Amino acid sequence: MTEVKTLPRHSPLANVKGVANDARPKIVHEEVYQKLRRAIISGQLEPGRTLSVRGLAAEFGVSTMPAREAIRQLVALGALELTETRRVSVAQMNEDKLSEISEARLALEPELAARVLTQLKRQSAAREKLAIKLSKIDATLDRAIERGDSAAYARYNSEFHFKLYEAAKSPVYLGLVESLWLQIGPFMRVVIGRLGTSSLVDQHKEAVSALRADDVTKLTKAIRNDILEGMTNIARTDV
Amino acid sequence: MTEVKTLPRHSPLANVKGVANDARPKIVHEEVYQKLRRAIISGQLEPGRTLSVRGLAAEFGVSTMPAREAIRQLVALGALELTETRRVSVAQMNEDKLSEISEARLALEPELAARVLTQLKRQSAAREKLAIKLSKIDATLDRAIERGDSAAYARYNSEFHFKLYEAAKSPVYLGLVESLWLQIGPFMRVVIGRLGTSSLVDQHKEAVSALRADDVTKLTKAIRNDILEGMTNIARTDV
DNA sequence: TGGGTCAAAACGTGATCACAAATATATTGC
DNA sequence: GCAATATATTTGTGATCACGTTTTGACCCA
Repeated sequence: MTEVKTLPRHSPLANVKGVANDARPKIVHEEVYQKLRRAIISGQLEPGRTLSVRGLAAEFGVSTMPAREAIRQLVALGALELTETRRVSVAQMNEDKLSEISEARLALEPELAARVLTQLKRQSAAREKLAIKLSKIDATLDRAIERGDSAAYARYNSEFHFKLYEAAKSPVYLGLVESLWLQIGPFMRVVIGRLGTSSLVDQHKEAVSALRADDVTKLTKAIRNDILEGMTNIARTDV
Repeated sequence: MTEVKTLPRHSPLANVKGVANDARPKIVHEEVYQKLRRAIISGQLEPGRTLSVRGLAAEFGVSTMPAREAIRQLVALGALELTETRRVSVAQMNEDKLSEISEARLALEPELAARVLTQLKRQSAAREKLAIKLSKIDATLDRAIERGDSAAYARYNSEFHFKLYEAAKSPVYLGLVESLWLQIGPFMRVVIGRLGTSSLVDQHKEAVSALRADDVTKLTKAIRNDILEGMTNIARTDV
């Protein structure tokens, strides 16, 4: 019997190159989760917007199960919240919550940025590569600002930060910060939309320059100022 | 027609006292989640222990759906992790992760404790009530230490901290800290079990005294020292 | 025109089934 | 005895249904 046995998908051999298995398992509920997560962090969903299991499922062209699981995860992370009648909506913002999130961001994000330099110690090539990548994102960001495209602004702003943060290889910190962005993302979009993007001074260039120079103090200050600027801009609009 | 219409469960009227509706909706998957969450935070599940949807469902006497949803949430919070073959297990600890968690705890928990005093400003009665409650938990904790009961130690230690933290009325901070405890809980239990509880100096009494005295500096220091002590004890055992 | 009523639609939740993949157990061959 | 193979069991995942509740929207009457 020369039956070809199915190769266990996760056997150590499954990743040998040439074996043509580039296709990852492709778990549906994970893809739904990732898409929704990105949409929320980058401010594509307005606060208070209600979601439903069936609605999401239809939108993504999947059945209800994966949509349920994705929603559950985002509820656990504080991105979505349940009304008193168990309906799901994008989390709303209020003054207390905003001040908590801002303070927590200040407590975590500069440190997370600092960890990037620790991680890339004596790897100036890797730092340079990351700096270039970040500059490109920041340039796209600038163009979004010029044309007053607040949706694109929110998107590339989050992309800039997380591209940097991911380089820290600090999954715990990253998870905490992601949770904060999931909670503030929808609100940021609204604020930027109301305020316009013109008054935003760009701390990102400072951060990139600090990254190139391997200057921890400068980098943490840039991130700190970036957060503070966002806060004062928000404070200028009424919460 | 004197038909008795069913009272909408969440109508504003539904909570009027005397209307006999003390029975909350009782969502099964939420109860499973809470039980499992508590078990993990208080160190009742060892790292690496595998769970299964059907196994959990059987253990709690429910169907698979609520178990699935509870697991999803705890995966999102980093308490459970997926193996490469998508099986679920209690998250393992490693040195890097431990140092991240410890640092994040130092960044968040003292501040969260400080917020308790902000919240209870000029409410010495409320502070005293909380102090009494915490003292009771701490006394139970001492008895657990005396008889070397590391399971009870882990449980009442988490109870002490969260009873304090909940009084801060800072849901965002609380969520972040909960996520950290969910990740470190199983490992703490192991460490305490290996080490015994005898060498643990009790910073809790300092914290309670600071709470009574409305002394922010002393309170944050007590929490900080409590975390640091735990870390050095862990460092003394090999990770 | 505006508020109250009621039927219809949409919703969250729990239950159960099917299927392929992964793990555990039994069996075989040497 | 012991590794290799084959069988059986367990597992995560997606799909679908049923039930009671909530929300919506049309309608009516004042």
